[in-house]
Amino acid sequence: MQPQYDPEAVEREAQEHWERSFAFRATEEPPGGDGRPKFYCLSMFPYPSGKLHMGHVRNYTIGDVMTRFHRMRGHNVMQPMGWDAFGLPAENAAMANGVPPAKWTYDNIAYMKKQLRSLGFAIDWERELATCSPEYYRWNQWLFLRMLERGLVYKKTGTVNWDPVDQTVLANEQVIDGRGWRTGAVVEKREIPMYYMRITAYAEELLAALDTLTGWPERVKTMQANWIGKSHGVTIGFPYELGGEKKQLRVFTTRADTLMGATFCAVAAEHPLAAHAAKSDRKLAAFVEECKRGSVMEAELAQLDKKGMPTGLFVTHPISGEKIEVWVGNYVLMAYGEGAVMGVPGHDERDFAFAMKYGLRIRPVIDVEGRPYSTDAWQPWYADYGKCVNSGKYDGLDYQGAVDAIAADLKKKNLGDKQVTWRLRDWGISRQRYWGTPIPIVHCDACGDVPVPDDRLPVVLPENLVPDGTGNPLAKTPSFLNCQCPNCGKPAKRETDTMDTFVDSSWYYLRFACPGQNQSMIDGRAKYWMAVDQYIGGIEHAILHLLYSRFWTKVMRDLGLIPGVDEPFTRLLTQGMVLNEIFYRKTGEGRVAYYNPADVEVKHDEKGQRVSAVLKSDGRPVESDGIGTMSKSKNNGVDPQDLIEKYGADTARLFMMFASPPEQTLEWSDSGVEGGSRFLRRLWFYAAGRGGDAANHVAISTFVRVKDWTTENPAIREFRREIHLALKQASYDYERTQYNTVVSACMKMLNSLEGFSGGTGKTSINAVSQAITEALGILFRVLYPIAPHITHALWKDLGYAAKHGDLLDAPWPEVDAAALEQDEIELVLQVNGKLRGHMKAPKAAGREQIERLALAHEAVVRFTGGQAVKKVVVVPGRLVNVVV
RNA sequence: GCGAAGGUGGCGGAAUUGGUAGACGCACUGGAUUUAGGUUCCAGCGCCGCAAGGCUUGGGGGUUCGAGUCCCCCCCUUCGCACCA
Repeated sequence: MQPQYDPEAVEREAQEHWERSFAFRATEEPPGGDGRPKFYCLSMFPYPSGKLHMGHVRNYTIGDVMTRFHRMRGHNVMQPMGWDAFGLPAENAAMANGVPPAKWTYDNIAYMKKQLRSLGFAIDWERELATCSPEYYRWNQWLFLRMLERGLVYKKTGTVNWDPVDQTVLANEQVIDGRGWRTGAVVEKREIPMYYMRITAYAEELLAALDTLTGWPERVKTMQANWIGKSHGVTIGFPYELGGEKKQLRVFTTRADTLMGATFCAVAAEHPLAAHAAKSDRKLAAFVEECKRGSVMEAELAQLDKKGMPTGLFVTHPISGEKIEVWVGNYVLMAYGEGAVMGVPGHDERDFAFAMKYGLRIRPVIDVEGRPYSTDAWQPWYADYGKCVNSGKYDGLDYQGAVDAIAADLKKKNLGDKQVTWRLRDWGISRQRYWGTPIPIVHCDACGDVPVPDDRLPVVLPENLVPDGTGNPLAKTPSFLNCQCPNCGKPAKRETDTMDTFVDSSWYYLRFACPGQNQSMIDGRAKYWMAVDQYIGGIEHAILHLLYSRFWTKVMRDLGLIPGVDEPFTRLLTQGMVLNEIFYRKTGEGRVAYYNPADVEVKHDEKGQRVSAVLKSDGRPVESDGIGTMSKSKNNGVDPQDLIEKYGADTARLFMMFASPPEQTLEWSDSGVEGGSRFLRRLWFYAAGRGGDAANHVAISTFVRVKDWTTENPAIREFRREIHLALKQASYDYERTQYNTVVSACMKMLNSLEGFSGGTGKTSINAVSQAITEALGILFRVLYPIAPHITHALWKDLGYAAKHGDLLDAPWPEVDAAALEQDEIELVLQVNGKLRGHMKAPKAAGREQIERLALAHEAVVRFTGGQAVKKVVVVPGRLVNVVV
């Protein structure tokens, strides 16, 4: 054995061993049908952006730790990996380098796969897939057609960002401050036809089934519930006449009790009424145009200054019969509900601000526990529930009473009714982009939109095109565009829109279960592996990806493809972001230059407090801008490749797990990595250095067994107690996925081993050997899921493998309850809740005996000072609190 | 703007869920080894105080024998908002 820890050699040997023995191949029928429960462990597959980033390393290390831990616990584990290979960055790279997205993508996959292998993940690579391959995306198209047949896919217009210079649709990401990223032109909103998936048909189940997801974080479920947004309210019609025709302006509100306080209505710029009024009003037309400028991003829209303009049109209040003016408001979104709202400035903060700005009437109609109302400034309680006032026949009614009465009256007049609405909107999947799944539709002048028949799938995406930023290259490629109508055989045009990449990632976990299947989307093997027992990925996917996947699973279930599978992911872990410090200098003219933390030296004073940070290259100071997610723009990224090359995969994995618990953000620290590496070197030195001392102990213990070795002497008892306490903590922490404290348990074990001499006197050397052999065997197994290479090597070299088999299938060590027992228990002494001392009590001491001992204790006597004892609280095994 | 999560030493974090706050690691200080730097080893290390002791989990209030943990108010940071993935 090498006395020096050489991670590169150790890791190469272990990885070759695993590869040779197909150690991570997963099969549905375990050999011998041993009845092991299956465990499907899945990490969100990566987008092949070029090389792994630290977020990937963290994500996949967490997944790998779970995979290896559950295998030791006796599960039949499957951990697959693939590539979310369609998407915008490939097109951007193509524009920048003139390389087709396909080549760029496949090259990236090859490189990143090599990186993943070097980290030693227990992945079954025989299940690898890439969503950009026709064998995969043909099933996107197939399911799209099934959904179309059932009315779960339909066509309607949607709003997109339009770059008027490049004549192309832009993603939100490509719109910067309302302008196109390449042209700088002010972006416009444009209505185009698109395909939608009817996720709203599943809204009720998507919401209700959240209760069954007991293995999901509460916060994710809350966010999904809010996103689906079920609300009970009332749809109200405000009648009006237009060109002699009787019509209604329909609005939805959850506060029908405030209807009598409605003093205006506001519609979105895209609303038909706005368009109508703009025809005869130039100023209004200009305002409507202004509202249509800028991006479609809702976060931006919500932060715009509230602006509006009257249309000159009036509608009738459905109860009072009053005439109410209709305004166009930039804060009203066409995508929500009816694209119109009733304005109740008295009890809605946004309406209040709008009314103040344009001098509209404010009419308070709700009295909240007699609290004062003034129309000068908004007060938070104006929006609270209360009793109706100023509301005619509804005066005195509470919220529910008023809503019931008003809804009933509206219904009688045919001007509205109670209604349940959802915030959730149908999923628009059309993208005016090249690098995605072609939508399998043919447009025929005679037959209209014709679905491509199943036997002509897949509609194959040409892989040699290079986009130039001006529209979709598919539309300029006759060999793709021109085809025959499947219906009448006449010349026709293919749909050139492709599918949203969220489609690809909505079912890849099902496909992983069915490698090599080319006759159907999935097969019976999916039944064995589904649902995914543990899913791991970034918190940023908490809503969209996870909601779409849940929807897609339910659709496939209802199509009979996966009977009985209601939800795709049983347990979910959302890992935190990887952060690093940001350093910068102002370079004049308001410019800022960012410096990578690796190039900055931080100096500390004698108390460890930071005093300065200077750039290594010129020694001049740099400013700190706190910490933030690793990004190119802030130049604070760390390349995992450098880390692996310098320290090895085990150190990288260990640091990632140790630095913070999986769900929290992780702060990068070079010295933290150093610390992780130091621990592994110490472990290696203890187990493989020191002249083969540890190996001797293990060898002795296999030949000579001492009967009562666990109780041979107090030093051994204390040592075993430390080891088994750490084991207990580690097992508990593996179960609750808190891996940072697993690492600290391993460090405690090594500290105990290094400090253990076996005691003096007539100690049997053999008993000591057995204690060390037991402790090392525990430590190797506990550390293995996190640092599998080094533990694999030591387990084998010290002779454990010969006795117990390969470490990856070694059984999880059990805590020996007898090792944890103590004869005397230390109790904390408190007087009036303040810590005043400690005392020892016999293990078997009862409450009264403990109380007696405590009251007589010097520390208690000193602080009670003869005052009358009011109460004594005894918490067995923990503390005594004397109250005076 | 709306929705969600989080604030504990100089730093990352721990505290098995109402019972010794600061485990484990980093940084820092002193010492040993080394020609030196690095490595390694030993010891110290929340803050104030000579000490006795006091203070301390973003800030303020409350419940309790006892609060980082439970309740109310306030402040700050991060994430998502439907075409980035």
